[in-house]
Amino acid sequence: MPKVGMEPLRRKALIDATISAIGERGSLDVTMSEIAGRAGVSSALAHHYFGAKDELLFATMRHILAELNADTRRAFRLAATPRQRVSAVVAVSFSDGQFRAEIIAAWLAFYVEAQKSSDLRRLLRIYARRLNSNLMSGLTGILPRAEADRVAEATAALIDGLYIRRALKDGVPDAQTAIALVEDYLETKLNGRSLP
Amino acid sequence: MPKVGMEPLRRKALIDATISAIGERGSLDVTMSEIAGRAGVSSALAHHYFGAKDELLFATMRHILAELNADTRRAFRLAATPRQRVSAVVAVSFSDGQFRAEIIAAWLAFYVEAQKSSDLRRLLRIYARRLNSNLMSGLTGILPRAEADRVAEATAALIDGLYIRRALKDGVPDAQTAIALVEDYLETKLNGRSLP
DNA sequence: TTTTGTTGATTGATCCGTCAATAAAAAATA
DNA sequence: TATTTTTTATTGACGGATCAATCAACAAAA
Repeated sequence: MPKVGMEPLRRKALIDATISAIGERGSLDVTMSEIAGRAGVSSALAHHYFGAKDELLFATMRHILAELNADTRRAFRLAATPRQRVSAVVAVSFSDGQFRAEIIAAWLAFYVEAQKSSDLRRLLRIYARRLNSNLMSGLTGILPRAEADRVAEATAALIDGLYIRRALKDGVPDAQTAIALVEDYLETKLNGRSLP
Repeated sequence: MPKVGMEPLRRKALIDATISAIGERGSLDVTMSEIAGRAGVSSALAHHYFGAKDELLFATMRHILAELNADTRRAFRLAATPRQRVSAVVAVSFSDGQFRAEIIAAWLAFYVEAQKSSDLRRLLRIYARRLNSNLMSGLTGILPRAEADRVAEATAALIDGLYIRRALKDGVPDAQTAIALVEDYLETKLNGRSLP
């Protein structure tokens, strides 16, 4: 029962299905049939819209990155001071939309896949650069350039590290604790220097 | 030309080959043939000594963990003060033996695989606990319990994060810079409290 | 009747794990 | 010592399973 205008709906459904499949399996070793099944279509249709599996995976990562970026932009609109911009980046990283098992598993899996695929590697570098630039957009208003650079680097590493450790989900930090950890670091580094 | 006493040599060669194969491919998607070929034997022999592929991978991760542990013990012997113990953990994490492309790729890949395999997950948790305990063995001599806990958590996350970011090898920190970053963090947190 | 949506069936490739066969060293036996 | 037997080391070839990707065919809207 084909209705016209299905394409965007199917693409969305397939990308969502990919994220949830990756989340459940914990890796990119998910079959096209598995993904298609979750989206309620045949694997042939997934190939029809996305071509090869790589392209579906790539589109999925791009989608995750786009969501993260959208969330960050939104949070920036409420940030009045440089200090608040920094906190906004941290808050978004550990927000309900981002710091979820599915998304964390996807990040991790895509990091690994990026070793093979140069396209994916390029995409993840965009993320790394963007995270850095978002942090710097606040930090440069508080610290001298060189110090801001180091703090941005460390903050980014902290965020990534907390993501990874969350993936092993032992007694590892929940979002609240993670935010507190990063903020504590920032507080000691920015102490007394925040602008009003 | 079979000579007796090959088993330990072959096991070692196969594990080394596994590490280098993972390092090159950047993931655990390496075939038994590929690994065996690098070790100079047939894939049948790899199966003969390790049974299934999982077991070879597991043995490989265990080997990496064991080396890390041995390096740490060695470094601890030279650490006289609690503060030096903490620095020793950091130094080992970014030492030439550990902070190599191969090993980093393996860590990353095994983190992902741990989502599927509960055996592997258990192994990585041992690492997480051991890292924590190694850090705490120094920190508890400097900070009150609760604070030491937080600093240990953050330091561990920093280390893991720097590993991941290294995997993307952009302009990302080399060992020296990484150590400086972590030590800088520790310095600000332990400032003035280090025991002689 | 052309375009859009959809799928079942199939192909081809990859790869794990097994097995029978071979060969040399070591141990047991004569 | 000479021989047979057992153990250890090793591989080529094969079975069987899994999957990505393709294609021909069908159905409904435009």
